[in-house]
Amino acid sequence: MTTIRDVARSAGVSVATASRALNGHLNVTDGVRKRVTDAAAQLNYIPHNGARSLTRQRSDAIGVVLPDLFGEYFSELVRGIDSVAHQAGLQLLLSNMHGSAQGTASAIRAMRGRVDGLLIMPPESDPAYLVANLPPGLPTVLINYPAGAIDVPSVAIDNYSGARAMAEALLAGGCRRIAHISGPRDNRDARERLRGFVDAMRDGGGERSPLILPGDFTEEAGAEAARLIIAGNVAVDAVFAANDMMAVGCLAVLREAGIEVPDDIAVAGFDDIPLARHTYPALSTVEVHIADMGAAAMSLLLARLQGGDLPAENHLLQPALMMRGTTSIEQKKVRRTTAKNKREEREQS
Amino acid sequence: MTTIRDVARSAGVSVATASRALNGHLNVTDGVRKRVTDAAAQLNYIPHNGARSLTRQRSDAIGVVLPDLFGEYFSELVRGIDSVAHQAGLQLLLSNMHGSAQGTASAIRAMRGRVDGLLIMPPESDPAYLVANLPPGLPTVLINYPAGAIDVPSVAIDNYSGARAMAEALLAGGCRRIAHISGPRDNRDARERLRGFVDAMRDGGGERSPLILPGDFTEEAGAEAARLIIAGNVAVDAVFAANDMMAVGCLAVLREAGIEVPDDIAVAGFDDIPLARHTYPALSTVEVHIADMGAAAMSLLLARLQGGDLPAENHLLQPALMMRGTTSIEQKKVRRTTAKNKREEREQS
DNA sequence: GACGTCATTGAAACCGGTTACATGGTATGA
DNA sequence: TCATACCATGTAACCGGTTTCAATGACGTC
Repeated sequence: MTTIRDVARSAGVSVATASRALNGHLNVTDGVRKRVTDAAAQLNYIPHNGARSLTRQRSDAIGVVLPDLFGEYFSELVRGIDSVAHQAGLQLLLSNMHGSAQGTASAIRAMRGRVDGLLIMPPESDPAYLVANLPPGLPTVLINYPAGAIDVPSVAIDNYSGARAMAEALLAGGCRRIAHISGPRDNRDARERLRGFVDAMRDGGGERSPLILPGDFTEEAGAEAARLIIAGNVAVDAVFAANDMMAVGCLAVLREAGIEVPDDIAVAGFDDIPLARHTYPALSTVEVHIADMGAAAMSLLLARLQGGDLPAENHLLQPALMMRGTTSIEQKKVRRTTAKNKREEREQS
Repeated sequence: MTTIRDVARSAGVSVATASRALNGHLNVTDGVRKRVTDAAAQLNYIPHNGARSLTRQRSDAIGVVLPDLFGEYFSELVRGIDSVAHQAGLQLLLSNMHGSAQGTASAIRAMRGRVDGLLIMPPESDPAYLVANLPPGLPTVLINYPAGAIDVPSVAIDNYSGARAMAEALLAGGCRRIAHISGPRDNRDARERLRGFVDAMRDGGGERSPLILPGDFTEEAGAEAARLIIAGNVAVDAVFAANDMMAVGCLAVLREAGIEVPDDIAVAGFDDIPLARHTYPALSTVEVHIADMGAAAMSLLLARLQGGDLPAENHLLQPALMMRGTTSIEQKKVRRTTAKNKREEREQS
């Protein structure tokens, strides 16, 4: 592997001059610059970024630590992050924490000295633990973490408002006995969605104590919930699942049992996964722009990298209702545009 | 940010001893080791990986350069790569080349000095160009690149065999006039699939010059192809799309037009995307294990990192047929297990 | 022709770790 | 008791770049 010293020797100059020539500094003669760049090209020289970032005190890379690297959700997230990062000339160093708190700590440690900033989507663990493991002096933005829980800037989807809006739409459409298929109890998103649903029912004139079925975000859990409703002959005029996959599973079982959707029972989901448009009837759901969340987080981080110490702000991204065929409400896209906090900044970036 | 010198000073030892203590070398007294680790913990010391990899001549990271970072395909690919990399204690440095050859070169350059090895899924450009830009001395494995085109180890899906097998299955099911919706002409996968289809038709007693409709892998292209078939009143008893999204678009338009699938026209796709199971009827397709391809590529790279110079081998992963409702052939999963090349090694890793 | 100014270049320090080699102290054996 | 081996520790070089600072030389001016 050729180093800059090889290039310098080959061009007959000092390493300092070689470095300057290659980095486009102005104080090099044209002739010398050409000699150096020619030598570099001929030797197939590529600078060693590890060494480079050591002296420059920056790596032009940012670390992204996620619970997982695959699946629709993270894929979209990365897309949003990358779109902003690429424009700023930054590389992405991805890592997943493989579940454990231990894994989170080691993933974060592995980032030290490799990146200029950190984007973390924390697992469902103790916030204090996370804060203790954040490298001091490394700008960090949390993704999908409850605003204000810790004094670190963050970006999150407003799951509460989204769920509440969907429940309100179902109520406005005439449904009263709405069942909710909830997500895992240890999942923050799921809890927020449940809370939004419950509050909407309480304030919007729904059934007093609505049916809450357990789920784990899988298609099978949705199917199981539907079987429960059918077998129990429960009086229900709508099912609101905490995510689309469960709604899909529920929908399939209901239709197989001869129940008309949305006439007998309306069905709604949350996430607007690509599949949602293709079920029959097409699934009404809450559209969350995961990519936007990633882009917003990256923009926030970028601002901190350039602007120095800014106060810890917390973006809350508003989801939008996507009413389709599984609810009898008129088919329209209701987009709610008021973000609670710092919306201007996101638009500018 | 605290350095190892701070730790050494605080523990009252030299940096060398501090380094040895922290890295678990045996030649340190227990007392000293405790003093050092305590000091490190108290100062919240995290080693600087850039500096570390500079001396150790290895980074414990591998670079992954892809045409894009998002979408089902790449998400699955990354999953496979990560599963193997994580087990080997390696970080992943992801980058996309944003289309251009220029972008590819810069993405690859950015990896120098940051990673111990490279996984590249090259774009549709000149192989010679790619080879010229590969950092010399950096172990590299190509993903989904035609075997043997360049002297670099590679892993690929056998698109030709998959397409050929599906076409043969359709022929065996009684179809004769099979139309193919092809993918983009500049896409290698698409060309291979087309080739497999054409060869199967020629050798298997299909229509002499089958209808080849243009497509670009999008749902809309599939829909457009279906409209063409309907409007032209073309005699066709099966449509084989070069990917699932086009098959989905085609299927929707056919059914809207009142054409019975699979009775009037059978439909088949390629990829087995999650959506395929949920169309009505469920889509028959060719199942490609993208994650397996990623894992195989990573394993191959791992072997080169550990084992030194091995000959450039080329894995060819065999896809499997997933016959579902859109073809009238009996619903079974035909898995073909014979890989052409180096299958044992993949299993061992 | 002497001097000051400015631009170009080189020598060396530095970034934060790791490790070869030197050093000094202790245990062991003759 | 002394030589030897061995072990823990420190010193300093090194990884591959960037940058400060000093040196050199060309040029313009009086």
